[in-house]
Amino acid sequence: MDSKMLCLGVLTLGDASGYEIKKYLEEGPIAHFHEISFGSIYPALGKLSAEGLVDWREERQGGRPAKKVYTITPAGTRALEQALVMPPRPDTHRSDALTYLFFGTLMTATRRREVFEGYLEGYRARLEHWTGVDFRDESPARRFVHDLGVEIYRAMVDFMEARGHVLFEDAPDRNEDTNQGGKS
Amino acid sequence: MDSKMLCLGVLTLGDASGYEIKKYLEEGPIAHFHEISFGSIYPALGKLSAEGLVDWREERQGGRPAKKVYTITPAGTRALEQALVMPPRPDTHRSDALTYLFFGTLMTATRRREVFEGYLEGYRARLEHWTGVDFRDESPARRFVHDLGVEIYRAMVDFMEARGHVLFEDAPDRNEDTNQGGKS
DNA sequence: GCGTCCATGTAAATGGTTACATGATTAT
DNA sequence: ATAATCATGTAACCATTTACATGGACGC
Repeated sequence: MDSKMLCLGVLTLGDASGYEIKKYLEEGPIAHFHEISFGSIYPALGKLSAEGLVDWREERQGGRPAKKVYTITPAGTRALEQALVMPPRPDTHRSDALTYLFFGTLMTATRRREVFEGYLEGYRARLEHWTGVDFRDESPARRFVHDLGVEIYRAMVDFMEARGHVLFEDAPDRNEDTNQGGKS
Repeated sequence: MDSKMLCLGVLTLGDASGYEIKKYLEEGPIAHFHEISFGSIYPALGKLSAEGLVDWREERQGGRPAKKVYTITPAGTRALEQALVMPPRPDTHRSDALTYLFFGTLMTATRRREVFEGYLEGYRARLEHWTGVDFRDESPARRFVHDLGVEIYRAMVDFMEARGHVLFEDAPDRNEDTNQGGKS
């Protein structure tokens, strides 16, 4: 699914502006499996409009800038349905931080710890944040997707808490870890 | 970490050809968090060589085509160490299949089931495959990364087996699901 | 005979991010 | 004052994938 189909998908849930589409993709229950920037949303909407897959109207608001609210057209719905018949592409999980740790011997023990703690902390924060969001109004399918994302975070946090110590059980840096200052 | 630094990382584990680097990235313990094609490996090695970060020699073999075996240089090691001091980029998890299911109401119940079963089966296969691979010779850090990948697969399979049914608890297709033929 | 594995490389196309450009309102 | 939120859009840049190009050995 490219940006165009993704935007179309969000529009099946209700009319929205480009700005709102991005917000939904970042804050909604599918946030765990996507990341998208304005630089791809706005051109995507422009193309969809040119192809007749969406319509739009301008909505002026007191104070805030006017927004272009997009609506999916019947042709748009058909195009999306068609796209969903194609086999989905395989998932990709990319992790820079795990690659760093994978080649951990090239870092000092201090740096390694820093990378690990930052990574774990990031997932802890995500876990805490998302378990606090209320998606009870969402459809079962959308809750399913969201909850699967949360389960992945939980699995990662659990695993790192249980097994992270192995990353530090070899020779420590000379002196570097006696200096416990620096961060927080 | 771009392809260049990734190749450099693999070369810290031992000399290798472009072909072997790809194999390691696909079959080694870091496979879960990367995907790379020849189209990015060969140009990357060319650039690394031009920058003096790797050396190479030609190795002829009986029968098989000759291969270019690359070695990391001291400058290469330094460049990689430098790269590991930069903050790692945030992870990305992208899933087409989950996006399909997220917008599941646009598919027939049959298609939805097909997508779900295919997705689950794919992760089951991955889980089974990777739990059968022996990485006891790898370093603790590399086993850590591999095992974390496996844990994610396990969490996904468990969650889908436990909760997947919710994707099918609404109105079934008219007729379509009484025809149980088709696949397998 | 056919498919797979080994082995390297280029070129075109794709798709996306980052930075730039603009600008009002509201909250600190 | 300053930052954040709302709001749209373009252009340059970047990285990667896909397809093309070539070819021998080995197993079925």
